[in-house]
Amino acid sequence: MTKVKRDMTKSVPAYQRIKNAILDNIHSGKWQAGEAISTEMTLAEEFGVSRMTVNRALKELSEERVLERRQGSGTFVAQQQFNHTFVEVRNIAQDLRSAKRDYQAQVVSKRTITVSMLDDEMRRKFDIEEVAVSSHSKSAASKKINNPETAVLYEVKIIHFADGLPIQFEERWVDANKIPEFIEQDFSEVNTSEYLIAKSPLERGSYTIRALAAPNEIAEALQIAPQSPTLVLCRQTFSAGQVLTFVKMWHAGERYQFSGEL
Amino acid sequence: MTKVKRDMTKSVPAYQRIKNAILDNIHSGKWQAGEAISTEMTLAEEFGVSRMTVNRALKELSEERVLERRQGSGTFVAQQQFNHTFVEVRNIAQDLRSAKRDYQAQVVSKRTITVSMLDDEMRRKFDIEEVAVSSHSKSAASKKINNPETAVLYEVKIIHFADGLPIQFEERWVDANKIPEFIEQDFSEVNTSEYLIAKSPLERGSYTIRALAAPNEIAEALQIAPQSPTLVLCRQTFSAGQVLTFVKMWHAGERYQFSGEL
DNA sequence: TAGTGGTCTAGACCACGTT
DNA sequence: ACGTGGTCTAGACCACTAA
Repeated sequence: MTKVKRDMTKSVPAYQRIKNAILDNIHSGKWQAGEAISTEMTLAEEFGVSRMTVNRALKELSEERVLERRQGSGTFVAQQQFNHTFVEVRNIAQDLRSAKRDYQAQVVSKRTITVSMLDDEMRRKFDIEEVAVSSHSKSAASKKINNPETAVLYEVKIIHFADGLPIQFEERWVDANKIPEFIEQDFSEVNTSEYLIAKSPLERGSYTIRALAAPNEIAEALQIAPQSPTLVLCRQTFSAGQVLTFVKMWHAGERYQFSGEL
Repeated sequence: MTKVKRDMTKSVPAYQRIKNAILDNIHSGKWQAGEAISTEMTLAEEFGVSRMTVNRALKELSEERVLERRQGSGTFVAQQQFNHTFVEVRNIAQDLRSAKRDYQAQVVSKRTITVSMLDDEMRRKFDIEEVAVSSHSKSAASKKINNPETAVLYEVKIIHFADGLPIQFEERWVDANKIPEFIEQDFSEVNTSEYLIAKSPLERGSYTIRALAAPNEIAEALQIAPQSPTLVLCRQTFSAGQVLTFVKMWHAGERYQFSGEL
């Protein structure tokens, strides 16, 4: 009885070789979009591997949107969706430091916002409700505040510089009840995102990317003309089911872009 | 000897239950970022499953950047990178149609560009080199053209409307030698992206997102004031190792945004 | 009902890090 | 040397789809 001996000395794993072979067939045009490809069993025999190995290759390719799998039906070449563009926006401080550029942050303002100071935009964002006497609230999830002088939000505004040039104007609001000590930090030294991530487990978030005309305050901070185009990334992140922080990041249109590979 | 009987009637797969349990431990703060978690063997025993099942759960969580795995060392809770924002930009025609909004495309111009008409930006983008007599080329990969009247690029400009309002101005250039029949299409009926994808296998691409002031031509097409902020997505896609198409998509800043969930 | 993919097992060998 | 994760197997049962 011979021991089971497989060739696992290969530097390239079997599932990767199978993936490459399939990609070659698609790129060469041999397998057209929408067509069915061989079954797992067939491929396993052809490549001399077990079905699980083929399964891994096909599963990964379908996660990469190259294939589409339909249980009970088969595996198909996906309609290639090169219309989709995926953008990854990273932490600006980390990025600039790793790009070996001189990075600096300047705190422009820092304040505590009470219920009575709150504007409607932030009231909605953070779902805060001021409870007047004998009023009854509609939303069970919203935060109800009785004392109008209660601190509810922290606001900080920070200019981020790369090689001495202002590259981003950050406006951030944070739920004061969730991270009471937030406002005490020195954000010329500690990055706001990194601080929040370290303090609180973040669960999910949503964002928007827009092109907006720079208001005076922001134009001045970024050293550009008022009303110049700016690239604005807004993001809100949730912790324990509620908005923990909301941030608007303004970038000078001529000096900044998001980019990447498909 | 009893047959192997496992409970696979569960609607929730075992690997998913393990993933959920791990996520709970992280979100509750029980497992802190950077800490090592139990080994695959240990988790397999605890959950009463095979090591392969645990492996799948941990592999997926590390692909989702929740965990970090280091061969020979262990599995660790990742430093949660909620700084990263992933944006997915989709095909505008498909999106508007699926949003049940009235979609329309208007072809503004359509022309063939010869070598002699080529500007430097496109020359570089498509890596086209005009070969004069007795000149020697630097790049082996670049396309060398002898006759200055050879058609090298197609250019189309299209306005995309949603509910009658101009939502995107598309400027597209396509390698005329790769898809000679491109220019004959009626792009008020056929989407350029969809057409190219159907015609040629696309391999990869790169893109940038910027905020730019609208030039007169584009401001007029989008019915906004000249110099207004626009959100511009540029994308080039490769086929057979060369640039197949380059597209600039201009969006009115006030009317359009990219958005999504983290 | 036959055939497909989805999941799972109990074991194996390998590559890598730490000790 | 030992323990970790990375990969792979040969087989199994289940869920779904199509004929």
